[in-house]
Amino acid sequence: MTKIAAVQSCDSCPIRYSAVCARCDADELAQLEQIKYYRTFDVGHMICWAGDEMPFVASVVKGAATLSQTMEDGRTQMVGLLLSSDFIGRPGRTTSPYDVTAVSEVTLCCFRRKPFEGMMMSTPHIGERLLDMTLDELDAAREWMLILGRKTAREKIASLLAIVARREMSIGLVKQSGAVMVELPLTREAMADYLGLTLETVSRQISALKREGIIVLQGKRRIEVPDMQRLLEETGDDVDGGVVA
Amino acid sequence: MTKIAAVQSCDSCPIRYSAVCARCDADELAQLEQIKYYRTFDVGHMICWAGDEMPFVASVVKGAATLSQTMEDGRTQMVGLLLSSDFIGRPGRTTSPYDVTAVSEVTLCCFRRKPFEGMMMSTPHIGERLLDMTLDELDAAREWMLILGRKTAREKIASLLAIVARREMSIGLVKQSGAVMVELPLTREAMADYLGLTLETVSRQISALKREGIIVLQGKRRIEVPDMQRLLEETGDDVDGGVVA
DNA sequence: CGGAGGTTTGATGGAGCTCAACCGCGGTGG
DNA sequence: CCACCGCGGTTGAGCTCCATCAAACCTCCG
Repeated sequence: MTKIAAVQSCDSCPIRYSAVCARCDADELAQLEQIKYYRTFDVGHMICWAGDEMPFVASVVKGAATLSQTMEDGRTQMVGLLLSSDFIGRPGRTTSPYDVTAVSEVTLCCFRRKPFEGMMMSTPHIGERLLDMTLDELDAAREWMLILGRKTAREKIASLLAIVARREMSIGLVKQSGAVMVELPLTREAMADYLGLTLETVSRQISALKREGIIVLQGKRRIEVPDMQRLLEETGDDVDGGVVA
Repeated sequence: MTKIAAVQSCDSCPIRYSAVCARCDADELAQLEQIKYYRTFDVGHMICWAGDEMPFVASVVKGAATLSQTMEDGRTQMVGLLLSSDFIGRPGRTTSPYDVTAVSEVTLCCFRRKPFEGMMMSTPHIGERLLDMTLDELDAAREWMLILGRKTAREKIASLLAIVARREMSIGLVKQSGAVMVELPLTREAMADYLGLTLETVSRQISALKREGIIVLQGKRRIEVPDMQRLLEETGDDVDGGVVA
């Protein structure tokens, strides 16, 4: 279901300093307020189908969405995982080449395309911020390519957990060492689409990691990592190379 | 071997209208001329090691370079293939997270980092162009993720050939239908690193495509595609979906 | 209670990896 | 001049990891 949510002020916005508007001053923010509106999508609903017209670009305020590509025969590959403050859409292009799906309840801060593109011309802060965010996404995509191309199923699962844990740690509130709690917003099938595996293999590898005590399940979607270092060793990444005495 | 090449004028530059400087006017170009210098790298040589200091950003003028990541145990994955007019380096970051390798003789148009970042602040044309190029690269990376995650070895090879053929066609000089000649600047091993395969599998699949007449080898690196449509059918991509009467 | 969606587990087969041998070619030095 | 070697490529044989097919389980909810 799609809902138009009540407009709230940018001042109290949780992603005020991390989204595409992060560097805008009060004046520029006021202009953005003019062209923005909120929309909410329930879990499982499509925000956009591949090839569809997208009348807006948007920031993810709350929740999680995915970008994915599907082949004729049904094989699908997730190509983007969008969390709070991530940007949806591409200035200068009117259709999305990807399916965009809400994997949890998602709130978007939408900007009508034309006015937004106008603002990009007039206020450099937005384009600059968008460039930085896009470069970050490109780095993430490249890390993902290593996972898809060269890692084993076990390493893929460990890497996914490590990536989400890292993101949750950077948002704050969890200590670096000791037990870490990870909230996975993905079904087994979505994890499989992310990692280029089948859902059965995902399930088996998670079971194996559980059996070995590397992770502890608390329900299906909450995962406790008793020893982050041990999980990182399972990712196949160089983990102690950066240790300096 | 690294060589400092003679400086040539931007006016006669082959990538004048496709590189990061594409939208610059004569005045801005004059500023860029002040901070640029050319360097050439022989085939096989490293332009930069992962983690190294990169004192410049650059445009590829001629030749091909790759970005790749290597795991501790030696598994490597290519994450970028840089051809004429592509951009190397990231403004605001001093080290490269990837190995950058010249896979053919490469000529770079280098800009010292600090002055270039200064120019990005003062002349919006550069940042705007870089944003567009980065978004294109992100799209390419995502197409690549589908290839790595979900395609069979055969589809991967066909996709690689199709991508290179498409790029050569967009550069010009080859007709859309009929036989197409593709110049592959990659060894079997590099293709394997690109596609997340072993070099043996690459070799076998190329042999199979040759046996079936879908491609014709002319030496090791030149490939003729007698019927592009047939090659495209092997990529697994939807190929006739866009046909309009 | 029954059904649907998500998950787990088992059995089996195959695509692609690994190990290994061999080929062709160009460079190099005795 | 040619024997040798290194490099890139091809081909074969066997094995392994993961996909596939199948069945059962759990939990929520109507």
